[in-house]
Amino acid sequence: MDLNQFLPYQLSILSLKISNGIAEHYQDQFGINISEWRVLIILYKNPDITAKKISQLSQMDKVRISRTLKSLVQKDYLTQSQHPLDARAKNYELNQRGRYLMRAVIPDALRYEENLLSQLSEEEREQLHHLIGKFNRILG
Amino acid sequence: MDLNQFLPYQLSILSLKISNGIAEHYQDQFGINISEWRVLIILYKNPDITAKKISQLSQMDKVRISRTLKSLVQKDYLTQSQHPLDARAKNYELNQRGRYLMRAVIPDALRYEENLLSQLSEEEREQLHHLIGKFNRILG
DNA sequence: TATTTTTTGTTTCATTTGAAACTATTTACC
DNA sequence: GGTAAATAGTTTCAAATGAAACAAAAAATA
Repeated sequence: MDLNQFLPYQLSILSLKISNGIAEHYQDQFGINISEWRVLIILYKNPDITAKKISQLSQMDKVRISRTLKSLVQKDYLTQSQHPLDARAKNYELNQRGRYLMRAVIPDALRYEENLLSQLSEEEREQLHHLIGKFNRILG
Repeated sequence: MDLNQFLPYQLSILSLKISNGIAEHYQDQFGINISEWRVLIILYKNPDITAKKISQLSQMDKVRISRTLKSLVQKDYLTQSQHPLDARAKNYELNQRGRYLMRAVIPDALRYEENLLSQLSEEEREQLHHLIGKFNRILG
């Protein structure tokens, strides 16, 4: 049995390489980590939502969401407001600084992905897309 | 920009699902974690090697290797012996309990992989193999 | 040979993580 | 309405992680 031929091992190495590369890049360029980046993207598309909703959309743990939101408020990228119907919850949305940040981060992220995908042929890109979908269906 | 369509995000979610599934399974079935499992596999194929060599083969950090070896010796799956030429280093190999464990773990791991791959067509398996190789070349 | 540099492996420290416990509030049910 | 159960979010705790500092030995160099 060869570890380097073992699929779960290969996938984890691969994903680690990609994640680490991105994490480092974002930390250097924008001073944000992966959790923060994910939450920012979600708030960009979904203004005025609660931590609970962010947790559902990102599939991230609620503790992590809580901490990430706290950090993003401290860094002054988000505004908090009391939820009108639920005193336990708060709504979050990007403030001006946050929107400004995202106007830099998003093209950068897309450029990173594009650069990665540009090294694949059209056929390979289709295969990749298909396989990811298939695995997600298999693994639930 | 949709997070769910963003390749690096998809890959990390996918790999996390697979890794977590395996980690849980091994903890339940054999009481070993992923680090221990990787080191055991390597020692199965490469008896009598040093921590340094294991680190190279597994691409795992030397601190993590040091701790994993300590734990595996405590659990009585490995024997340590002084390296004949280098007083700083020790050689490690599976002892009888370790070999016995591996005779259970390996078929189990292969069954897991086979089950995953059996849900792909022959064509999809080839594509997967090809894409993993390609990404590894791209990412260095 | 003596001294500097490199290498192997461990320990210390700070950070990240999530499970479990907790608070506060809301919803369900009698 | 009043109590029990569920829910949103935070804090506490312990485990995992790796960078940096460290000790010991080997290799390189003078």
